[in-house]
Amino acid sequence: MTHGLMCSQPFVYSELVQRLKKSGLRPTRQRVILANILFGRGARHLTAEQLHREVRDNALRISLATVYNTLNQFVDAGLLREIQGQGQQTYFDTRTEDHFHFVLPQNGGLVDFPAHGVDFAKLPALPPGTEIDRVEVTIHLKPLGKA
Amino acid sequence: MTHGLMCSQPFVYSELVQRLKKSGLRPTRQRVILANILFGRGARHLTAEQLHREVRDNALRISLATVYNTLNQFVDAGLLREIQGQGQQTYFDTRTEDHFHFVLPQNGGLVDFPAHGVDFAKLPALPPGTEIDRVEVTIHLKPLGKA
DNA sequence: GTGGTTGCAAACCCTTTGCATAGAC
DNA sequence: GTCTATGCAAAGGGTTTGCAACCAC
Repeated sequence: MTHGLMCSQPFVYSELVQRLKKSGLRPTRQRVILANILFGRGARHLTAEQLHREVRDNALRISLATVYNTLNQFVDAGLLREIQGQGQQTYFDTRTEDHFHFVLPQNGGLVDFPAHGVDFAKLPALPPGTEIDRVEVTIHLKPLGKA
Repeated sequence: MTHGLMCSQPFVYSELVQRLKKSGLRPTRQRVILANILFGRGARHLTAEQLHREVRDNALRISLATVYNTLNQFVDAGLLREIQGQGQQTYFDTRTEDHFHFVLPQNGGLVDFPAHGVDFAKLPALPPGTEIDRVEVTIHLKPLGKA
């Protein structure tokens, strides 16, 4: 089993291929590379641009359009979650299990915290004919002591 | 007290001017018109585009660029709050007091619910050197009974 | 009069799309 | 061989910016 990417976790090719196939996605060269970067390490909140740069940092090249398309396919397949940050660029979150986010004061960066960090004593009455799909909690932070 | 805009609430010119001045903004024609639309009625979540259309619906005209610039000035002044919807367009919320949002299943539209609709039994430990600025709760809804 | 504000158009950024080529099965 | 995925460049949508004319004080 050879692999051309340096990464903290081993490139388990067959595992990634399996995961893609199970999601109904052909395991093309590009999708395997992107899946490896996304799921092979601990990376969390990536923009398409950042992911594209990581590809190039590994001396590979995939067009930015394909990065975008692939990210959207992964979202549709439930492998990724889309989150809207502060600016108008979309972040893609490799965690699909329930969790929430801190927004850091300095740079607007996102930090995860687990779902069990929050407990609701009460939730509001819902509009008729609806139920909760999911609840999003985002805690905006500020530096201690500042107004 | 005359006013050129049809709206459900009276155009209290001096009140709007006062509010703008207090925020350090010159009460220009354009800012007063926009403030009147934003704060004179019960409007809630507007995009720049929607606000621009409302201006034209009142037989007035303000350039879209000025609408954008004014909205950003109002946000900086604390008169509005910026919220990121589902797409990549920014919504501006005329409520600055604490409240949260439902995201409707049909169209991704936003509906307010008051802050007292939620109670937290528990909040997570914060990163060192930070405190909570504000907590955002967004409840994504789905049609009853659908997966 | 002075300095902030507006309007227009062009620029900008992020993202998607059309179409020919390349690749998976 | 067939059908899907990719790459490129161009288009697209939303938002910001540069600069001359304009307006509030």
